[in-house]
Amino acid sequence: MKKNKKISMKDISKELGISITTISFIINNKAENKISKEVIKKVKDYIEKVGYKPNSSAQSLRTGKSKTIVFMAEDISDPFFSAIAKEMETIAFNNGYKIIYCSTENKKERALELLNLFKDRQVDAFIITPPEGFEDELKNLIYGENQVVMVFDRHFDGFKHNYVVLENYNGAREATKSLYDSGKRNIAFIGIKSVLSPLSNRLEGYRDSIKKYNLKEYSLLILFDNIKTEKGRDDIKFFLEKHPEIDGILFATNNLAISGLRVIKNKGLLIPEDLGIISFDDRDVFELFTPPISVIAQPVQELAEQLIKGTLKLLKTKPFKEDAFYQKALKGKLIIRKSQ
Amino acid sequence: MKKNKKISMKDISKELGISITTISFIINNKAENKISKEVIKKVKDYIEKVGYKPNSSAQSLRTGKSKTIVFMAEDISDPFFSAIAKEMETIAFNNGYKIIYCSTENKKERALELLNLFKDRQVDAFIITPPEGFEDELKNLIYGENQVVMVFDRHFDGFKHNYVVLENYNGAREATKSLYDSGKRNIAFIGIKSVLSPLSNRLEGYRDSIKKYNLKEYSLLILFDNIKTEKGRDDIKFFLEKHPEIDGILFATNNLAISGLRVIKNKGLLIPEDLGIISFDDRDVFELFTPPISVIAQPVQELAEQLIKGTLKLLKTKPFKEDAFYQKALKGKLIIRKSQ
DNA sequence: ACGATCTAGTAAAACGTTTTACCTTAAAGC
DNA sequence: GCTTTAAGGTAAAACGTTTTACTAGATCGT
Repeated sequence: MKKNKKISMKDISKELGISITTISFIINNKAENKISKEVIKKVKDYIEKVGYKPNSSAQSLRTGKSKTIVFMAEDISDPFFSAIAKEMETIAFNNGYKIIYCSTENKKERALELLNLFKDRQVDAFIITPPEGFEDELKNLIYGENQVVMVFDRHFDGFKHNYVVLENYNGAREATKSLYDSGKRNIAFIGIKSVLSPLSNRLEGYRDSIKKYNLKEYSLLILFDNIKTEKGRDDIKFFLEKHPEIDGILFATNNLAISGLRVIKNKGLLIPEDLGIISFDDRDVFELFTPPISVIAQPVQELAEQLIKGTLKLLKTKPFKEDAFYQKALKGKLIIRKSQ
Repeated sequence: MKKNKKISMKDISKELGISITTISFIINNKAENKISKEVIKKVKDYIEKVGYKPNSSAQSLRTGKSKTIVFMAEDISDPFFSAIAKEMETIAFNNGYKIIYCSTENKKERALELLNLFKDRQVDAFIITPPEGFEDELKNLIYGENQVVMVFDRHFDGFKHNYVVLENYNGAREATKSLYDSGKRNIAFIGIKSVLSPLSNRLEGYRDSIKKYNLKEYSLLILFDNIKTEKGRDDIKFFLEKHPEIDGILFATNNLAISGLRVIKNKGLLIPEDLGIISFDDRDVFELFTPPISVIAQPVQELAEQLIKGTLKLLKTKPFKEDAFYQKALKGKLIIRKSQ
């Protein structure tokens, strides 16, 4: 029962009296009009029979390709990113790729550390949600080191790169409009202090929308590190107390909304009577909340598909042509529930 | 700016006029009383200077080790598993290991497929939450193929293996007791139809507890595939309608509780007046629910630590001794909130 | 009939390590 | 003064592939 030794091409070669080269050609489908049908069948049958699988380390060493993609997420334990990860997983596996995940925690240093770890590890491509201030590293990775990199969830203006993102600006406009349509006239935006595109675009969308309706802007931007902490909740609390006239809130992320909802609940404010609420990103807590919270849901399935398929496509056409960037912005879906 | 060629040992060897062997020894810390301090320093400095990192494919090919661990979770997008994954990630990286994640969906066929995919890919260890009916495969993997495997979240009785699990039996007893202590006398158990240890042990804990208090058993076991579906919710609904005397429910998993809470909310039942609620596994939805739901929280951090540290330990001591199994059962933490 | 072309296949180098077995020189032991 | 031993180091094989360059024989066109 104990299989001690893995079978290799050499073994097959010896057993069948066929050269290793021939076997390699057959395995890699390069046998077309080189090798006779009979030999191909013989080898394929034998391979099937003994369950031979090529040694991937040897393949990697020889070809320089590892069939590995790194997904550097902001936080892989965040439901949004882990849902994306799971969808990608399957497609990647089906294409012979494996994915390695890691979390940057939105820290530049952490991201750099991880990047260095992987740069030397024969990785074929990076799918990455870069933290703030990572432009130079990213630029170098793409243009200096010539790596395949797909940027996710955010994008930069200074240089061309592949990306898959949400239509954040439009999403924020739609969300603001829906609060307005529910009769809210003092609509606040609670976001994160950051220049990253999803955050800044959402703020922009909110602002333009507010302006259009001639409303006053109320915006609170809290620090990324404080989102889930007491400090962040206090920020929100003080903000609401300072502007008691606020009657609607657009939260820029799900975690922000969760902190916000805790504050609102503690203060005994009524949703939607006192405050209309809408948040970016859907999570089951929003549906189960009393009352259920409206959201701009990200199309997780579609995002994941675009991400991984785009990356695989880039991998196939590498070295890439200047004009062949993969850039997608997908629409969010407004789901109106009872919170406005 | 464009670095075209990776630096290799051969390059260092040429540049420094030192043999590849010596360099290898130094890199692998086998230079102790073989190589002089000066040479060691010279090589280390040079490596530092040019930022050389060994080619991992070549290392894998030569050593047969890939420094890769597969974490085959039930569902990597489940908050519990993704939280575990994230914790493990860091520790693994710090020890020079990378982790590849995948999800079995609790399907035997899917797990088998994944296993076959990885068996031929030079993986050093498996951390796995086996689906039902996977005992034989697991046994073969451990004893037949001599792989390092750590079983997570569940364990089997028929054969010895490494595992890290929760103390499910005691957790269920504690949970039932806390419902009893809140004055509930018709306590139901809503679980999953499965022979996997966490599910069966939780049911057992509930049963023994009920017996101790001389209460009547009310248990509903629904199919894994139905948990998040309409069908599952209907099962719960009918169950509650059939036994209107039920005044407390212990949910065996978080997803079950979420489905249950949707039903309870729809039916307009009051928590905790009509129904006391407690669930296994904590999630932020439980804290934010109205009223907040009591839980038996799993010690995620500790579980992850045990898992990865245990696995690394096994990896170090392989080939393993018969008596050196790594087996841990950790206590859950009862968090009483307003739902009982 | 003879070189050209095609068919079916192979030998051997290369990828970048690790590791075994060996070598040289100098000091130590007696 | 001769043999051992230690210190410091190296050559070369091996891991299992992919790929380039080659070959032997058959077929073909003229």
